[in-house]
Amino acid sequence: MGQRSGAEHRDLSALAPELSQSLLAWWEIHGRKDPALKPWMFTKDGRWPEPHEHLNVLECWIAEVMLQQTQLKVVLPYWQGWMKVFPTVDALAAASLEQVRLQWQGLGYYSRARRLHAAAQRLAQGPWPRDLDSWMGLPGIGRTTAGSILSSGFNAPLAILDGNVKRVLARLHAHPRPPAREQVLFWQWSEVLLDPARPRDFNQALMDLGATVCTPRNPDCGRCPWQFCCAAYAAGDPTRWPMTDAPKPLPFQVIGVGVVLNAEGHVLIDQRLDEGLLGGLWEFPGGKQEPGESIEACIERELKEELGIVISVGEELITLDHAYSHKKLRFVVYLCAWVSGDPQPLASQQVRWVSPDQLDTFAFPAANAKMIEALRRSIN
DNA sequence: AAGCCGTGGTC
DNA sequence: TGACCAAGGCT
Repeated sequence: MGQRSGAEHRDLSALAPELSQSLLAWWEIHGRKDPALKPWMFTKDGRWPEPHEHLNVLECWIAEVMLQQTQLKVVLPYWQGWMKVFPTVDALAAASLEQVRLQWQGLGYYSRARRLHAAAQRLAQGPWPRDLDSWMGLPGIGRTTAGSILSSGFNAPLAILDGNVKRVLARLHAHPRPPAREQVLFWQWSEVLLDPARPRDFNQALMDLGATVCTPRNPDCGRCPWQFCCAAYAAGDPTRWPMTDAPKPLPFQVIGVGVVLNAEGHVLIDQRLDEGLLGGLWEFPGGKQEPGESIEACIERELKEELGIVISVGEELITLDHAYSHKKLRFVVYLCAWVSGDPQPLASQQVRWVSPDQLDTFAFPAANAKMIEALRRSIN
């Protein structure tokens, strides 16, 4: 067997200094170096840190976890609100998981909030780690998040491999296979290119390049500092990279949901199990419609099975389609009247009767927030 | 290792 | 407007 890798892609290690130099020169002018965009990346007096300076690692850690699969623009207001409510690791560790989830509400991937809380309780115990392995040992922190925290916070020479970096590298090499299948190779590329003298700036510059120039749809190659050695640019159509696997169609299901009111005008909600979809969030009870079943029958059956109650289904409140990352659901929501049975958490953590005014104090998924809005409209 | 896990921006 | 994608991690 010959040396496949040598034949398949260029070795850019010799070019690394030149690539870093051109990238950083671009970044000094066009990078997202704005305290209004990434406040955690700046010193207390509002400067971009010098190589020897450290940042507030708590701020970096919270930001990096929020930024997992989530755009900078979306994260910013959540980060600001979070730091106000949990300004220290002790404040976060001492908070209830309920408070933490309420603060996270709407950001998605809710296990991140639970793991952030668990990690805070470990970090509150002793000195904060400074090495990659210790950070990776904390819940919710993988190699990219750990590398980002340490390179941002301490200027540690650690590579990252997020969606931006994968796309830039895939194009730079015109790599013929989806990055997901070749993590080892892409990590090597990211490490080879990393500037050991300025890892903080280099990682930020690489992500800024991917987010603002080497974008998925319309890459602005005319402004790219790496155009001179980009294989995808040379091939004529950079958007052919990164290669992707054919997407699988999302399964579609109809969910019958009951907004159950009792004689006092209280509403029935349940808290989902911690694991799985929307773990730990509150919701209006319901479940999948079975083949041949009417939606009214579905709601009656689900509430009997999951809560042990008998209800009578009334008027339709709202119907809404909602796409998750791996399935599409249609929620058909009906107002219902409680008839008999004390609600039991047979398929959930807890069940509670609450007045509609209290709903704000529970963390709900986005789809349920729309149901609450419809409920308020129907009551008024 | 491939599937699960949310939501909103963007075109 | 539906489809793709985002500063990924976990199992």
